[in-house]
Amino acid sequence: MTPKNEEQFKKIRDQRQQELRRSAIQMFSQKGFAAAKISDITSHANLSHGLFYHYFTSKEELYIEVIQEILADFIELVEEANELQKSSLGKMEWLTDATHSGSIREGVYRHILILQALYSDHLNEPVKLEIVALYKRAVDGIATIIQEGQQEGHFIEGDPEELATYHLALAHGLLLWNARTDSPIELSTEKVLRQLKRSGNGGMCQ
Amino acid sequence: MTPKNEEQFKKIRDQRQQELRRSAIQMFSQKGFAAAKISDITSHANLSHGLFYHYFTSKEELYIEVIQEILADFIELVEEANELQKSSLGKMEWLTDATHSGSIREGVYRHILILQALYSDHLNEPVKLEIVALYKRAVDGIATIIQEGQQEGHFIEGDPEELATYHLALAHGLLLWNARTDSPIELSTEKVLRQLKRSGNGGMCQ
DNA sequence: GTCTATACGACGATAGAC
DNA sequence: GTCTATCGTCGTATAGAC
Repeated sequence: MTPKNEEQFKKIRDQRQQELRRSAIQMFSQKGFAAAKISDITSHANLSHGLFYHYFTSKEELYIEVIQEILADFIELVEEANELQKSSLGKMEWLTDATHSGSIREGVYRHILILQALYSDHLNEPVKLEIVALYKRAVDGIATIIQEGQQEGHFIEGDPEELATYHLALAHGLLLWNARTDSPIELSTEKVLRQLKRSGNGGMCQ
Repeated sequence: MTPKNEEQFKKIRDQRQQELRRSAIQMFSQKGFAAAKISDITSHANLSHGLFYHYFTSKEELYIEVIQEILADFIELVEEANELQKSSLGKMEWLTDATHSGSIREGVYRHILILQALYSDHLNEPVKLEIVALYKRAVDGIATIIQEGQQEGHFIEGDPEELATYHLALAHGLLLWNARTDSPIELSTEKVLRQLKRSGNGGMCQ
């Protein structure tokens, strides 16, 4: 009960929580919310299933918590890109790089979870609306960069938000593709941005 | 037991099977395999849950059957595109149109199922390998069209299979996006093909 | 803080009546 | 061909020992 011990305990608690959360992200991502069992999550972290409830109140609560955390990180990333001292093209390149890197697999798990949360049915309406709102903030942030790029003349014309949607569709589609194969598969930022750039297809204009 | 009656029975049987299969596709797509309950499938078709097992031997069997059927249809579509008397660009336009139309929602459900099958974990290895092989046939078919288009000078340079992957990533990403929103959202074939076409971004070359 | 044992509910699948 | 009733299993969540 000395302060010293309490700190030790807190350290262990935090570590276990993080291990379980990390494991949960992977299991949710690979199996989906319904199919990912508590025992999958705990055993992947080499802990007993009973311990799960020492750290979280329910599977669903953890799921929601994790999704929101991931989305918050993604929004932060987009905002970070917006604040860079770079051209809009440079910002998009930085953002695309950052999205597709980040210890590879880990990042893929997290993004797949975003997709699951957006496209599946097991969340109740209020939570789902909140998720969608968070996602929209990310889209808006990207749209801002694109709009800027249009003014600079680097990007093609069109509704910025729609273009942002197309960009994310491609980026997410490629993330999924990458998740499926064991081979690393090189993801070229340039190729992802190809569809945005103005007459930029390899500079093959005439 | 007269022939007449047998025909009637067969007709009913076929109809019920189709209703259940249709319902299953929607439920699997919206909820995922694990979360889609037998009772969800049957009640959505206004039938009792017991009846399910009169028509199918198990949930998993139906799931696999449905996935393979959908993939076979997709492959057929791609091959059909390949055989058209059109330019490669015309073929891609036709294919993209066909993929994104088809009673809208129905088509979306089916494509989401493809994604689920490819990216989830609940299929055993042999089945999964078969699914992947089927999908590869579709990708190859698209790559063939793209290669043709490169020779005609309509499409940008690059490995055809990789470009096909990018194309499908975008197409799938947009399908998902469309699945999420209640609003119809216009999907422009031209915009989807934008990333493939050579210096074709609105014809803004100089 | 971590574990094992157990209560309880849900769902896939079957049996049998109509 | 369709339904309701039921079994058996599995998974979430809890209780309590260490």
